[in-house]
Amino acid sequence: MINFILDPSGGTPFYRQIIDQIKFGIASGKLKTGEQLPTVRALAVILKVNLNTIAKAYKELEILSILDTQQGSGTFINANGIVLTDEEKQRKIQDICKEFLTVAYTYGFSKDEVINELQNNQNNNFYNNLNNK
Amino acid sequence: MINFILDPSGGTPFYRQIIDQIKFGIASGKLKTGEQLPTVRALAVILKVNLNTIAKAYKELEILSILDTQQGSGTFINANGIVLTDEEKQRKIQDICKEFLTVAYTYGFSKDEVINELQNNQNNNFYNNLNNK
DNA sequence: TATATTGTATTAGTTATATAGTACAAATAT
DNA sequence: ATATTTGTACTATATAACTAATACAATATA
Repeated sequence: MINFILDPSGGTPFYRQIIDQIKFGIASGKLKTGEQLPTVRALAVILKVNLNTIAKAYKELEILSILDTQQGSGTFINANGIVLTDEEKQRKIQDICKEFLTVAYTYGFSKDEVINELQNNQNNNFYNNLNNK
Repeated sequence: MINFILDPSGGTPFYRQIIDQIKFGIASGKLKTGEQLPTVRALAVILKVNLNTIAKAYKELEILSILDTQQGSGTFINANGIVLTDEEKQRKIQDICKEFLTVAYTYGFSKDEVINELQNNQNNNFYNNLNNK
């Protein structure tokens, strides 16, 4: 379970903040496969927004196969979303790496520089913090 | 110099397509430091859009210190945008690496997996293609 | 089978985004 | 100087994004 929170300032839409927090929750190991998320109504009450805002966030994550929703029972972290076929996995990792290198090159960083930075333990602080909560 | 082109379909705003093409141009080495870009009016005519659309793209890249604009003379690739201080450079590379790892983890990839993928030569095809144009 | 619980669909209103038209201001060049 | 070239500022408008109010449909459960 996650402690959801919304920041009304900053310009990031509510539904995207929810998406990010669920993604980070999975990335950090705080949300486990099969775990049930709050119902759209429950989370809407907690965060004081309309239930459609929650539904929109859940919907996008369902399209990405990250969540699995069943009308009548609820919304769950989807195991199959993480377990892609080898082909899909290969295409996805190529996509995000290519995108990343484009950004890095634009800022003048070489591939060796970013690889070296990635291997630096400092980069893990964010995830460590999440895990220790 | 770059052959700019706009795709009206696809939903990507014109000004962002221009930004991307300039960024990719720098990343690929096709645009060099000090090189002058087309004037906002010239590029507006070429691409058949309003000059404000070009100005908006140039402006965002100037904020990122990637371009240097001087009223009366023109818009240029900015050397200082790439040459950050060591501190700024360190912060920037940490930011983009942290962001990248978050995305990778969300999709279930480990740090080792993405580092291995980055070291794969296949990832460079995009940039090689740009350089060979 | 009712009834409650869950996600979904429809509609509407407000705000933000994207683009354009046009006028302005600064720098350059003649 | 002054005319030209450059980017900037202001305004308007159409479209999309975001959130909400409310009704609907599917599932679970008593």
